Amino acid sequence: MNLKQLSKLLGLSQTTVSRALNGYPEVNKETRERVLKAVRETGYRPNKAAQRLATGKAGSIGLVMPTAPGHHSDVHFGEFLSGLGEEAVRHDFHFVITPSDPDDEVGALRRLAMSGNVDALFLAYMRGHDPRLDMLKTLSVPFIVHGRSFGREPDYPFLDIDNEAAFYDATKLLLQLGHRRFALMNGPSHLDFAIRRKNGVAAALAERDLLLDDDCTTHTPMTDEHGLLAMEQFLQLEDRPTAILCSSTVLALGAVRAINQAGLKLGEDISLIAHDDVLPLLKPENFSVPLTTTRSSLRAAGVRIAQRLIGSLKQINIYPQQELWRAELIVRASTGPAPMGR
Amino acid sequence: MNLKQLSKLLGLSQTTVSRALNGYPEVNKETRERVLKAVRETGYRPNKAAQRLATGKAGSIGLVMPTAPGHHSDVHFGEFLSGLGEEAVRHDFHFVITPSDPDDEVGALRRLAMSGNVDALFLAYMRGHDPRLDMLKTLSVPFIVHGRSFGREPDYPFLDIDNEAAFYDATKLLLQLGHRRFALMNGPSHLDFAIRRKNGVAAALAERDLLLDDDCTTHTPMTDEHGLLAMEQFLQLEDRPTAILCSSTVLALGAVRAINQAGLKLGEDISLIAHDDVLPLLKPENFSVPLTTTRSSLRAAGVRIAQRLIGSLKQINIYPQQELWRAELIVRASTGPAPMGR
DNA sequence: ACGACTAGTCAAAGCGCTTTGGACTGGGAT
DNA sequence: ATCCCAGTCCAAAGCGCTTTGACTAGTCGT
Repeated sequence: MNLKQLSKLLGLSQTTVSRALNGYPEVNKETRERVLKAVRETGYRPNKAAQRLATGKAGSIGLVMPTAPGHHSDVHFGEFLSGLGEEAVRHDFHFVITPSDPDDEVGALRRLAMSGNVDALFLAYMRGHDPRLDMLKTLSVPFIVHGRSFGREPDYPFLDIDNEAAFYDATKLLLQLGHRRFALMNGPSHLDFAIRRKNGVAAALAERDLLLDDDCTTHTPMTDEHGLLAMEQFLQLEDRPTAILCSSTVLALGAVRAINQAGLKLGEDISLIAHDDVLPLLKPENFSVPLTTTRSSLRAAGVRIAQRLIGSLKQINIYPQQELWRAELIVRASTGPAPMGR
Repeated sequence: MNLKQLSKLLGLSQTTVSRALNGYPEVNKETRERVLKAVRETGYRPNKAAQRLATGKAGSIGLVMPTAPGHHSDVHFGEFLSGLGEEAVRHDFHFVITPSDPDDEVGALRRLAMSGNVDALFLAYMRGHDPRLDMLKTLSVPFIVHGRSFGREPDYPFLDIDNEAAFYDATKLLLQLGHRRFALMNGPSHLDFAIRRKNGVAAALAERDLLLDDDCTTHTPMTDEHGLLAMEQFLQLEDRPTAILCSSTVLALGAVRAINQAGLKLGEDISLIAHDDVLPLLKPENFSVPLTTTRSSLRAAGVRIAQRLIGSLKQINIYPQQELWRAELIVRASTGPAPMGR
């Protein structure tokens, strides 16, 4: 069933039917109702590809999903997507997701942008100096970035959390509790958020003339296994850290396990603060020792980004170009005063 | 840059350029190379919407993603998608994902199917008697199901794991170890896999004239928090279970925590077998007491489904219509003989 | 009674691509 | 010289939609 058939059925022109469906004013009320009724009965749905071809828009947001054998999926991706979807569903938007070799994200993004089947693009997993930004600047597809990238003016629309401040604050708290030996379990070192978090820690430490040791910094994918391994490594240091900063509750999961296995008490022998993206599958308050966290909902960020993206496409762009969200520092039982005698 | 402009640039007709690009034989080798060169230089990309309109195909797989405020994202979705993507990227396929109100999945799927911008559909989170199957049967879009659905002949293409057998085997093992009081921490009760797993447990128990008590069965979303709560509930029973079957390692995470908090020893006081979807973020072998599991990689299932879907679209359908994968039962330390005296 | 609107409708062009059905070469066979 | 054919190429139709520009009534003011 297509427009032509439908309009023939109704004895109307395609023009009128199309206008009736798209809410144009110059259609008789009765005619419109007749059309709507017929649509309901026949189950007619306009062909999106044709709509897009005719209008240049079809209500879609494009994303690139890095994938490869061995490249493991990221919980954070799903959670964020879920937030995007929560808003998108209200506006009848959908997503076009291009899987891509992780080494060719620029190319994949470019192809997606030029394929002409997305109205706007969304970028995440930003790198230190991200080449995708330069590429996108040469195209005319609107886009928005989750995170930021070093090495160029932030002259692009983004939503980021203040990673540096979050980890600065967390470190500061641990310093106030008397800790002097710090470790950081971070995400992959090429990612922007990891760099900023590290900077935050370093800045707070520098105020007390302390340094973050290389031995005490890990950059790994954020899985429980890497958390476990990293923590085991820290615990084997002769002058082992008493304060741990951790980029994800998933990493913290492994870390806590290592701490327990070493017979140490979290919050007494060793303190830990993790960043909490508010993943539904893993709540820091339910850890055996509830975790002190810097919290910022990934899902909420998704909702917000979808709002801005869709808002700008619908020309009701009342949103700021750039937003920096502050994470909350929530103190629970995994942080305590530095142990004496070590 | 579009075909018209490109062909003008080359002094060729659109026909020839199009054919050169799509690998038709009736085009001179030199001409083809000239075209390819121009494409490289101009960065021309065919408009997918137009291609789809003209051919009816555009290399896309459609999915529906249930989303709502409060409806939390599912790790398993991301992991599966990642598998789909791994295969899709090899064939230059992409995904079209429609977010949908969880109460209107049938409608969302229908709209997606009729929108004319997907070549095939993929269904998951199957329900006991899933209305989506009946709906899809009336359309002509090819589809494939991850899981199965009760209540109709399996006359549709699917890939499923043998949930019943997996949980039957797991239960049997626990019975052999002397356990008599069982509990099941399951997924939402309307989902097909949950029903089958329960049946598997019940079948094994029935052979010993045992029943799975309602008090000892929970149906919840699969998050660590629900695992924790369910386990706490089990432990408060006066005649508490010594053997736990668990539908996900994520649930197991919470369960183990509850066990530890109660001062019980996993593998001694209480045994647990979880189903392991091989999520990269949570490995059962890294639990403080490594978990005995029924294992089947969700990601591998994704790869396989993408193969079959794309294979059937490209008419090289050498794949069986229906596949039932057997999960592996992997024994680790979380299972032991039933404790004496209780 | 006549022009000037307005409301409602339509035919046709156009979006960028693929594909059908020729058309035009220059041999090789007859 | 004629015919055929393989090898190349092209013009034009068509995919299903939106949108422009025009056309018909009917209405109103004068």
